[in-house]
Amino acid sequence: MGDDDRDIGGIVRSCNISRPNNVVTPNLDLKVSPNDVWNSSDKYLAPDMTSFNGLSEIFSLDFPIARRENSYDQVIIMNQNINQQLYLHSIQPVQFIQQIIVPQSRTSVACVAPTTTTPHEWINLQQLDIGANIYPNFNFSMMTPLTQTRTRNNQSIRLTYELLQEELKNDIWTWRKYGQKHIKGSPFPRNYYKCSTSKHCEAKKQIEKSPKDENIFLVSCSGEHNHDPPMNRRYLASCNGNSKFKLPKGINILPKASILNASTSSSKRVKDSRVVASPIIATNPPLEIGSKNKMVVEIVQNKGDGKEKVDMNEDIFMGFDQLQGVTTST
DNA sequence: TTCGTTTGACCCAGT
DNA sequence: TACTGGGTCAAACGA
Repeated sequence: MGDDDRDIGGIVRSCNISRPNNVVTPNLDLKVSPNDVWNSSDKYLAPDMTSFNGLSEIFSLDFPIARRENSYDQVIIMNQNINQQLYLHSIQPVQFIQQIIVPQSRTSVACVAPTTTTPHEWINLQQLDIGANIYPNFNFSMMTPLTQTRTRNNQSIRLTYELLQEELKNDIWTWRKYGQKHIKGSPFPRNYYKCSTSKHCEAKKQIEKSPKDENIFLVSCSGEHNHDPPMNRRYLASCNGNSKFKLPKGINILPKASILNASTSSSKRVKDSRVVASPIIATNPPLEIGSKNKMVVEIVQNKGDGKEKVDMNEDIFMGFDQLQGVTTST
């Protein structure tokens, strides 16, 4: 894309990390996980994040000669050989996302597993073929889909998820609404979205309220993004903000009767009949679907006076077990 | 001017 | 073949 706004360390991939609600800020002291299933590197990297179980199995980052820097809410793990840095830091006190700069060469990157699956299971499910520039349609993909069907033309798989309202906004992709239909048997309309980042992107998304529980949204995704996530400075800045949650724009949550009543007053447009009108855009904080917390993991490479994307030809994969020899400094 | 939303019309697969 | 309903298009409109 060549967008200047995207020079902030390149493209970022984000995934979920779940933590107990009562954990506020990463405590960088070593602790033993309550369930005691961490290995030493897990404890070292995220000592009080109990859901980081198996972290070292999920990430394989090559930091053979690394050191750790502790700050208020951040851990920096540096590979002094190839000038790589791994940042672990909280965005908000109780929210953590994990973000990885998209590598440029063919590499598999696995994101943190949801608490309901083991790291191994989750890796098998959710490995991203980043080198081939294939991105999941949306970041909910780390969840277990409610249903899996095929699209009408039978060309792609459609995964349907049940999401809470507040989880809808956690999407790194930008979407443009292209249709809305009333679905038989459901009091709520279905909204159709296409990826708006690229005209050639095939990713689509449908959002509708669950007829069983109007607090639950049924989100169906099909197709895959063939481009980088729409990250820019504005977007990243918003990630650090504490913007109040707003329902994604364009999602019409009025039940059918309400819509009909509203529309009968106008021959054409139903002006302002919508409850909400904001696009599902990346100005929202990203990537915490189904989780209460998030952690950022950034990998940047310092070359000269600027930061560049990590060249994945330089293996960033290895076990965190190899971080045993990491030294700490401030 | 650009981009996103709305919404009726149209397309098409399934029955 | 006709009907039904889900999916998509595109003009009109708004921000």
